[in-house]
Order: sequence, then structure tokens, then C-alpha cells
Amino acid sequence: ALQLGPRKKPRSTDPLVHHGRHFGRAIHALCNIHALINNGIIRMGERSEEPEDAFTPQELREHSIFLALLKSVPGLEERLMSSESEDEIHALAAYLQKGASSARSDDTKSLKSAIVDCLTPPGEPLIPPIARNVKTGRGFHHEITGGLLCPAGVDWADKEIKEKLATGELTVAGDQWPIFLYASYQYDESDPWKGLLHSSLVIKAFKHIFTSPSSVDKEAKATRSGNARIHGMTRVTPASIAYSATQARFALSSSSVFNRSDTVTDSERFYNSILELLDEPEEAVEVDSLLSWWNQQIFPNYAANSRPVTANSALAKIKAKR
DNA sequence: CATTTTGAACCGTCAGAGTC
DNA sequence: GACTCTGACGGTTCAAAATG
Repeated sequence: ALQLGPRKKPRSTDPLVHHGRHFGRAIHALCNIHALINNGIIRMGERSEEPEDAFTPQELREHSIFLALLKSVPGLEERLMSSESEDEIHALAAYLQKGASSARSDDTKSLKSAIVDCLTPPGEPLIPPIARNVKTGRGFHHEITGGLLCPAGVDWADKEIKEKLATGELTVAGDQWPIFLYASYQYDESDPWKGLLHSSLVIKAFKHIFTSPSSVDKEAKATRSGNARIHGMTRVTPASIAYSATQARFALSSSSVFNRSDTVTDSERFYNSILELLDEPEEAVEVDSLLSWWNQQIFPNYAANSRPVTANSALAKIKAKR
């Protein structure tokens, strides 16, 4: 019989890819998910009898990420438990990794041009102009992007410093935080928390990624739902803030390839250094107020007196929508 | 109800870096 | 030099909502 053209194969991708996207954006962006899962399973299994202090702080941190992964991906725990071979588990991890990676590259791609709008004053001209789809000329080669990327405490106005940053004679490590993280792009040496992670640029990057690109400067004229809604996200997470800042930082830079183990951009260290601060127990008070400020900015309708959203209440909302 | 707008997800291709 | 792996990039598909 005749085959009338290529049948649209349904071949829907595994839902794990979809959840992997959210995991990367909001829970942990730069990690080897296969290792995360393997180590997590071992700790849940054969090492479960060991006392807490048998684990390094590193391992404990990894384990809490693993638990967050299980919690955020419905059905994952069951699928892992019913896996019978190493290969099967590897395949599940690969789906998640694929989601996280493609979400990240989609975000870098879309922020690459969108960031230009954030830098352009509403008035009109950006001088000198920045190309929307090309990165050369950004970073320390440009007055504006260079000024934003310049580490807090380093004087961008100093001609010599400017020169050395441009040539690469002076390099900036990931844990030297750029001035664009601070509100009004001002750093107060006597109060390092002042304005930290309160900048409009990071907020804009966050909105672009999580709410929707159009919600950045307009009142969300939402048509299609954004990432936060799709994944039932109603509160910001420390990782989602770090992720937005990392994406913004990369968009400002002149590097064209996002590579977490590249020492020039040093994105992984930057990301982790922010996460580390936000996880620091001694900073809990400051971090709490930072998070509630963010929630107020991003999710005003959920802020304050709303109960934490449980899986059940989220489900109820979804059902009510239908 | 048809059209338009919006944005997430996806696809095929390509180039750079590393490996054998 | 052939091969592989990763991510960028342009373009496309699909669904939801607004608009006509």
C-alpha cells in the first residue's frame, strides 16, 4: 500500500527532559547529573548506616541537591528504584541532563540579544552600539559591559585598569563579584550586603528566564505561560537567582561559548560562589530578607501570608484551571 | 470562529576542542 | 587526520491567549 507522506510520529520525548530543564534552572545548573544520582543512591543504600560525620560537607551538600531532585521530579524515585541495570539509570540521568543543558543553551541564546535592550537607555542610543547576535566587543572591550562586569572595589574609571582588563593582563576570577550584582551598581565597602543581588539587571534576567521575556519591562502581557508557571514555581530559589546572575554575567561577557570549566569566564565558580553564600547558615538572616525581597519582586501575588505550595495544592490549582 | 501574538520546545547543521 | 562531543545558531513547531 501507498504510504502517504511521512506520518507525524508522536514519539513524545521523555518527561524527564522537561523536568530536567527546571532542575537546571532552579535547583542546580552545573553538575554531572549521572554522578549526582549514583552517589545519591549509594548514600541512600549501602552508606545509610554511616554516621553523619562520615560524610564531607561537600557530600552532604550534594546529597541535599539529590533529595531536591527526587522531590522536584515526580516519578523519578520510582523509576530509579525499579531500574535493573546501571545502563537504565544512566539513561534516566541522560534525559535529565539533556533537559538541563538545552534549557541553559536556550537561555544563553535568548539573553544574548535581550541583554542589549537592558543596557540601552529608554531614551534611544547606546554608544558605542552593541551587536545583538555577536559577542565580540562586549566584556571589557566595551565601556558599558565592562563597567558592569568590573569587580566591586575595582575602579573602572581608572584608565590603566581598564586597559589591563581589556588585554587580559588583569583577569577576574569567578568569586570576584562584578558590580552589576549590586543595587544601583554601587558597592559599599563598610556594608558588603548592602544592595547585593538587588540589582535591576539580575531581576530582569530572572524575569526573562522564569516569568517570560516580555514581562521584563512590560506588565506581563502573558499569552503563553512562562517557565515558572509551567513548572509550578511560586517562590524564587537561591539557585534560580544564582542561575540568572550567571546567565546575565555570561551575556555581558565577550565569550561566545558557555563552558563551565573554562578559566577565563569562570562561570562555574561564579555560580557556586553565589550559591555558597546563600546557603551559609551564618548569613541566614540576610538571606531570608533577600529571598523575601525577591519573592515580592517576582511573585507579588504569592508574597507574604501565602502558605508554602505543596504538591497537592499545586495539583488542585491545576485541576481548578481546567 | 479565524487570525495574530507570544514564548517554550525542538530540529538540523555547524564549528571548536579534545581524543585516538 | 578521522572521530566524537558539546554548545551555538537559525529556523521551525506547537499551544495558549488575545484580538478581530
